Amino acid sequence: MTRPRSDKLNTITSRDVARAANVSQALVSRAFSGNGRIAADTRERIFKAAAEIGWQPNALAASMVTGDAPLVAVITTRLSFDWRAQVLSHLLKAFEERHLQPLLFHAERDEEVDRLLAETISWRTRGVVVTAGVVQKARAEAILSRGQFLAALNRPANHERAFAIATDNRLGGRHAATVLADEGRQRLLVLAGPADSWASRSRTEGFVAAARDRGIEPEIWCNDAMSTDAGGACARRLLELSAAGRPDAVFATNDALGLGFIDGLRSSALGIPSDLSLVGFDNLPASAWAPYRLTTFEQPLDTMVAAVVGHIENHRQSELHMASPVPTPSADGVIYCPPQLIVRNTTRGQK
Amino acid sequence: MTRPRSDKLNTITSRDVARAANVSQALVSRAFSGNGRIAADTRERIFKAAAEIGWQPNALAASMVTGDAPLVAVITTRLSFDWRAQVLSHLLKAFEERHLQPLLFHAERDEEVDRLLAETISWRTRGVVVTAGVVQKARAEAILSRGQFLAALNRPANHERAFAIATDNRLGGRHAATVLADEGRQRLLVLAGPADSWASRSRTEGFVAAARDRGIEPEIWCNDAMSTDAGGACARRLLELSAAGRPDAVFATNDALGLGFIDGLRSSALGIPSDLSLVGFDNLPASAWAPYRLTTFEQPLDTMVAAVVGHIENHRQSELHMASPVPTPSADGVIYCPPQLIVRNTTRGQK
DNA sequence: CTGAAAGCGCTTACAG
DNA sequence: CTGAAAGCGCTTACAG
Repeated sequence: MTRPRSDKLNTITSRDVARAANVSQALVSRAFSGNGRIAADTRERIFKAAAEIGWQPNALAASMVTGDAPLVAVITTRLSFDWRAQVLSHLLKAFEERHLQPLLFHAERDEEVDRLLAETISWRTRGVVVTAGVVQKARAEAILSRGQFLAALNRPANHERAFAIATDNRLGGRHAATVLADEGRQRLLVLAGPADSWASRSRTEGFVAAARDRGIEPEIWCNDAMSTDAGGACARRLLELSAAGRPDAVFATNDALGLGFIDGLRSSALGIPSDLSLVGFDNLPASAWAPYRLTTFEQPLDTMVAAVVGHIENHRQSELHMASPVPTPSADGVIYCPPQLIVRNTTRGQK
Repeated sequence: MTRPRSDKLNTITSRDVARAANVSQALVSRAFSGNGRIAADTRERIFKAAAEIGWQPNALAASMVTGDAPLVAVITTRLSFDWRAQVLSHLLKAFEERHLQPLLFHAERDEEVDRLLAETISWRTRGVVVTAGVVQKARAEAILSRGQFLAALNRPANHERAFAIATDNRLGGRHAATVLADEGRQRLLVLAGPADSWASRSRTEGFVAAARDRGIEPEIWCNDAMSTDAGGACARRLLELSAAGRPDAVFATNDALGLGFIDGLRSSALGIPSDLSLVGFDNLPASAWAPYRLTTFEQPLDTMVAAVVGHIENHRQSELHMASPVPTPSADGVIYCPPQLIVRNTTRGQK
């Protein structure tokens, strides 16, 4: 009965290999999986037959019976010139090393993330790594309750049993304010992102808090996008201000804003850092280039990716024999990693 | 018998949904797949039960029986600040729109690509899109012979039955030479990549050919990496030349080289384009920034990605009822798409 | 060390 | 319109 598959494909199976090597189909499976006893020479015979035929185990079928596929769902967004490309790149490399297959879910906009999270379920992955958008509590519960892991990178996971790790954005923000205040800057400006950007908000909050500790109340400019274009627009806006009311230090909550801001100031008389200091966040490759040399924060990407992979492996262990300790998150469930200040030429720091 | 799966997972299946909705398991399948007759109200009942239980079809199991998973393998490399990130981003978006699931294979170095191509097989994807490294003929044959598609993006597929689409790098190179020669430049220099970079080589060849047509023999500097650092090194090397022997026009075979080259010249007396014109390739976001405004070529990424997706869908059609026409490739089996010149400030073009 | 058989969670003819 | 049953390609106890 059932003859669903396209007949042209003529799928070859372990049975064909078994026939060619003159063994049972079960032995072929054992030869490739490495589980169960098998004589060295029959294994060789099987390998040879498989190589000739061009067969290798069907991972989909194997997953079916073992109930576990080495698959990890990864949620991303637009990668173009973004910190996200670096995140994904590191993640992919780590997965490759651990023999984990990433199944990618691409959100064009953050609102799609919840839907993608739902679609993720169909593939019965080990779990999902979220690098974009917001994780809803109910969705997190749906994932975790089936025994999958849920790891949020640079965002809260909004669930006690999920794993969340992020750059300590508040700390970075505080640090930026300290650097600027220590230079003697008095009129601070924050170039922030949209209200729903968790990272930008945290950086801003940290910055404002530390500034207030010094008795300074920073001004905050919000931007719909955290892009170089938006940074340029901020520069133009700043240039329209009277010299007296003009900020003398700017904290760009990401480097794209900061780089655009620098470019926006080029045709003006304002010098950096003579008239105005600038600190960014992300340490994009371009931030090190000659025309910018932007003082900025590097996010501890390696640390975070390693921790995510660690969580994935722990999760598997505990699945198998309920064991393993977990890193200790902070009160909001997120593990925070300190960013590192890279002092370059847009601040007066003693470099 | 066989109790392989971790008992804690307690997997829920369509059978559980069937029980809850008081129907046969087959009906649950029909409700979700949309295949076969089913009364509207029982379908609703099934959906409700499934939603309550939190079940959705196991795509792995479905793939097993239909013999077809909506999976596409994608081979990439390091994404950091590269044109590749843009390629991947566009590809992912197109897949998402067509409900194709990308399974990513990440090569840290190009030499790993062949191995990854082999690993691809286990997952019984519809086929594989290669955006890094070299496709070996035998490997291509192995993939195609199982009825999978093979699509190479910006590289030859080295197989008649494979699909290959690329920017017309030779044409771009020719065009670059024409632009520079038309400016009256006489001493041309090419900043090339490593010998095994197909794109860089093609661009160089086109450039050299067109230059020779004008009676000019360009100099060629090869670089191990096509990075900003390498571009900077080229600038330093150029500055060491005597003014008489110095090139008056440079073709950087990618923008990274070009941007680094510009930065490397900043501290010198040489002006661009007064003393020396520069043309790049890729049109990176940074190439449009104020300190660079690099004249460069934009690759027809949308066109190429659309063509790849078109090929994937054609492949499926022909799998199903042996039909469909194919685009017409050039003699070497590659479909070439012309790049578009973006004139900015590093050439004297009439802009 | 090896083979026969059950079963993973589905989909799809085939009968009602 | 619905259900019982076969089968997708594997892996793994269970017997030899």
